[in-house]
Amino acid sequence: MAPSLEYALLGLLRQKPQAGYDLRKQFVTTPMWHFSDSPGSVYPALRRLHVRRWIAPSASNGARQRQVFRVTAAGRRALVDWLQQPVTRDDIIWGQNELILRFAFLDENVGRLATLKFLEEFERALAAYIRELRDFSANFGPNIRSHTGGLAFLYGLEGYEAQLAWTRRVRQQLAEELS
Amino acid sequence: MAPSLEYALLGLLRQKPQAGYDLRKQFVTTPMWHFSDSPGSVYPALRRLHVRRWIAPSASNGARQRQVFRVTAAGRRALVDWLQQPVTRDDIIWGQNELILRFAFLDENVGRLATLKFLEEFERALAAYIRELRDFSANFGPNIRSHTGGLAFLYGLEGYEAQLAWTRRVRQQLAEELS
DNA sequence: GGATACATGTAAGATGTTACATGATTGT
DNA sequence: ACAATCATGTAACATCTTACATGTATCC
Repeated sequence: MAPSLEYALLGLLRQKPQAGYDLRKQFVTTPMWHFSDSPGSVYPALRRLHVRRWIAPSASNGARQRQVFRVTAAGRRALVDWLQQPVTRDDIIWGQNELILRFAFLDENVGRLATLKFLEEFERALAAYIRELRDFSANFGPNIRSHTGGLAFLYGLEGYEAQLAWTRRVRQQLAEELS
Repeated sequence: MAPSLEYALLGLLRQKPQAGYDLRKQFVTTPMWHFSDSPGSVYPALRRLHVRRWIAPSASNGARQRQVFRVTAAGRRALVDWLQQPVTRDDIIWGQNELILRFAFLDENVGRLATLKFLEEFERALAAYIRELRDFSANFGPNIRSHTGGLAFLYGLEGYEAQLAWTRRVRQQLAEELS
């Protein structure tokens, strides 16, 4: 889950300029809690974004202590680029949190059509991966259910199936809203 | 997901003494592929386990190049201790992979009763967390479904519900096998 | 005025990534 | 002999964790 913290910060700052402390609080008090709120991760990440000129200290820096950041034009471009990356098999396996983060930011930053395109890709990648898992279990033997290793396998498979059901439902819902 | 690679290696070595290369291959060719097979992660991890005296080079080191490791008595104790740790809220949020890894190793290392105990804890922790999420969405407002952020929230919720269904089914199945 | 929350920061250490390097073994 | 695969390792870099440190604002 390489630099997704940086993009999470970027997306939140895009919604509303705010200080590192505010961002950290969101990582504790909202379901974005799989991001670390530790100062040792958030503040260095903000500094990296600042050095990269993706964010800038808000001009209205009347507050003495709080350092409020806003997203620059370059930062907006970087965010949009990230949001529009294709969905890969690796994303399915490693980057579920990152994928759903992208989904949450897509609509407000790139638009409904891009969101639908993302969902199509997500659905396709998920379905392909589920097929892969089924093939594996077929070769593995039919006694998947007999031992706990096989049950663990089913745990993973059923999780992906739930995700697939979600993508299908949401894609249809958003498509209908478009018309 | 701090040191779960080390425990994955330990558990696999417990199943069968083998070399780092064999372990890495399992991370590529089996659904344990969310572990990194890169030499830069696996070999240093094996060295750490060796330094800690949890594994030892297999005495029958007839092979010239391959370094086959086996689990020591101390390593078995460490593995069993790890497997029997209580299931926490943090595990649910951060350590799903680690939890399911523990499940897969529990039966063969600690026994069926310990596996059932684990499933009970898992189920309880999951149910509590799902309640927490529902409470959050209730306070958040009833219009969860209206925007993509709310849909992303549902994605997470439905994933946890699928996991809960799995724990219930598997717990019942294993309990029946016991009788 | 003292405790608590706000707000940012740094340092040490652990882990993982990518990329490179090196030799042994096997197949043709 | 040559290529491909086997098998291990290292170095540089990035990121995150834990713990500590520091000062400000607010509440009672």
